[in-house]
Amino acid sequence: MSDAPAPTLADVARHAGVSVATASRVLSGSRQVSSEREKRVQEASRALRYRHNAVASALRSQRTETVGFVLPRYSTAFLSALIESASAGLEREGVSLVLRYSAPDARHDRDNIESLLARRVDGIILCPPSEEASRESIALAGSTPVVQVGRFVDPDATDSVGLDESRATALLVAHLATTRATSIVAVGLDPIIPADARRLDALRLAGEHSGIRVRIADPVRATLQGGIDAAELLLAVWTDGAGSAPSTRDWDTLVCANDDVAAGAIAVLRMRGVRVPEDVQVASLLDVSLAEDDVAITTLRHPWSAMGREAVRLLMDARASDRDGVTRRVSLAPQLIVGASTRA
Amino acid sequence: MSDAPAPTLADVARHAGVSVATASRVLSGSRQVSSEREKRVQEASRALRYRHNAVASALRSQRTETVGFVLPRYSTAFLSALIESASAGLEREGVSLVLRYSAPDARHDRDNIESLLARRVDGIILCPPSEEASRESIALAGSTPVVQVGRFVDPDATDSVGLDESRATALLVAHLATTRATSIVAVGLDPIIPADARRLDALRLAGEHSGIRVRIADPVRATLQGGIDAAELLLAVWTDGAGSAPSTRDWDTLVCANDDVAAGAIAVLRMRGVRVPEDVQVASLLDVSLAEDDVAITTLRHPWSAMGREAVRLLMDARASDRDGVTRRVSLAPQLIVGASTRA
DNA sequence: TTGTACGCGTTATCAT
DNA sequence: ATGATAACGCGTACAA
Repeated sequence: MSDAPAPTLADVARHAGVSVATASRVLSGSRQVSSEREKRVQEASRALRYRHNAVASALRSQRTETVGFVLPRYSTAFLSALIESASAGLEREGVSLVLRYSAPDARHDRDNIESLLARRVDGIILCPPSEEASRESIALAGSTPVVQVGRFVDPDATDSVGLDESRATALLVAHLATTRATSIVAVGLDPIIPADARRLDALRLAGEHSGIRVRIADPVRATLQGGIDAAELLLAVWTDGAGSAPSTRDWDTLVCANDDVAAGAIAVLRMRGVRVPEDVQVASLLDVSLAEDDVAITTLRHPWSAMGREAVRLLMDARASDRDGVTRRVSLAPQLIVGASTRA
Repeated sequence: MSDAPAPTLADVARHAGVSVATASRVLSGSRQVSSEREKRVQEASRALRYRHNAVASALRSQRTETVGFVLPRYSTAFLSALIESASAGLEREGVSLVLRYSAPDARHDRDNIESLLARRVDGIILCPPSEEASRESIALAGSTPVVQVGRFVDPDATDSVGLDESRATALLVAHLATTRATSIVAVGLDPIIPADARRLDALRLAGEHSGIRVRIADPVRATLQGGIDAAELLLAVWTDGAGSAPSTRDWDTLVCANDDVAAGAIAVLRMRGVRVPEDVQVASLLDVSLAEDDVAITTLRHPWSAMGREAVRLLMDARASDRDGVTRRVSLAPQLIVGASTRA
């Protein structure tokens, strides 16, 4: 099928017997036009199968109605949720999303930004992959608005949306205090890893605050199997021999790195005759399922969707009004989801 | 900071004392230019901090170097892998990715395509969310190349990349036959669900072919807990009372819907004293971890990255040469990953 | 309210 | 190899 050249605004105007200006005004809705001509233009547009040309429009108006989104290559459900909500927010504004993945090396990161700027995006959402914020990227962007979003943002450089994990941890521990927890063991967290170390600190701090003892189990992988291993290890200490029931323990609560670890631990506990949550409570610091209906495990759900929405809001706002030099920082706390693995 | 207007090609040309045509040729590398002038242009470009304007370029060349990617709103690791590999492939060609999520209702789907076409994308990658292919979307695209990718493609409409699940299932069963499996129980698959029904059919067919008996366990959720529940149920049938070891079974192999289910089942089996894989082998039909290094469970890994790569290849190829009316269908089989849950 | 005409920044054509 | 210039399709200031 040989393509007829795509109809232009001029074609529509001619067909409707009006000027291109009038046609433009009707189709973009920028100004009032007499209803008589309005109808003629609409009809001509449909008859010719006219399609707005965003490229020409962008060149003329100096606005692409497009934003860039740079994110790390981790294929996690978190990032999916983040992109998805950002995409939804942008779509509502008629703005398109150009996606770019950042690599470990900075060189590639800069190319990413350059590419987006060459495309004249109206703004950039940046999800830094690590603590070393992408200061260079931000500098490159110049006057193009940038919003950082995620765990590892550099609050001073640009508008940003971050997580308040310690506040959430405190929330969780407060809940456990309410349900008569007295001694917590942290499972699946490794003090060597900076992010884990911060979580452990927050846990300890909250524990002190509530008079709950906090100890750390030997590090295991933050997976289902890790949870199984850790629970077996913990129980073995309190079991005299194979097959017999576990004896008394000096801990009554497990706080796991994530839901997978918690699920593994719960499975082991129950199979060994330890009742959850009656004998031992289990909670998780990170909801990885993102499933709305699953309340089996008490967990902290990170508000990725809300973060995406906030990022878009900040960006659209920055695009509209020039707030010079003042950077805004939005901080969201994970949500405590009380499930069946802790007591009422 | 008040923005100086961005420098244009004309500025660069003036600064270098050459014509805009020459400047363009140097910076786009489209034609040979004397090394003398070439150097002057490059220097001027750097001095002025010139940045290529992709919008103007697209308007003139009628090519945006941009493709649209429409995918369903499921936040799964699969889709992440798919986008990621597609993005990587496109980036290598200097092409940007515009992301759009499709909604259940067709109206929204059409708006998505319209928006992409208005942006004059050079092509569209479509990941249909269900069996009812997006025929309308494809029709709308007209002469803009479309490639479908994913589980639910309509092979006749456009170039497409799909999965060959039954071939993979056959592969898995063949492996199990080699490892002396004689009787399989399918876990976590529900005959009511069409996709599961197809998998069960493939399983039965492959079983017949290898002389292996295939039965279906009572449906459980396709989660870790589901795997635990199913295994408990299966073992209960063969156990005379609480605490004692399981007696002889008339099955020796579990084929689970996915890795989560398998992990749950394995945990139960081992805790009940059933050795895996010595006494019972466990395999999974779907690798959900996407972790390269985890070989604990024998599983089928769906080649999402390869699918993304293939989709890009098809699209770039279609953009280059006009293969009229002939649609190509690429079918990829999941990969058999032999893990520690089956015998050698 | 409507029309005319120019410019957005680049690439392609056609001369030289 | 190089330069002048005409498009690409749209928005909008200005004139009517």
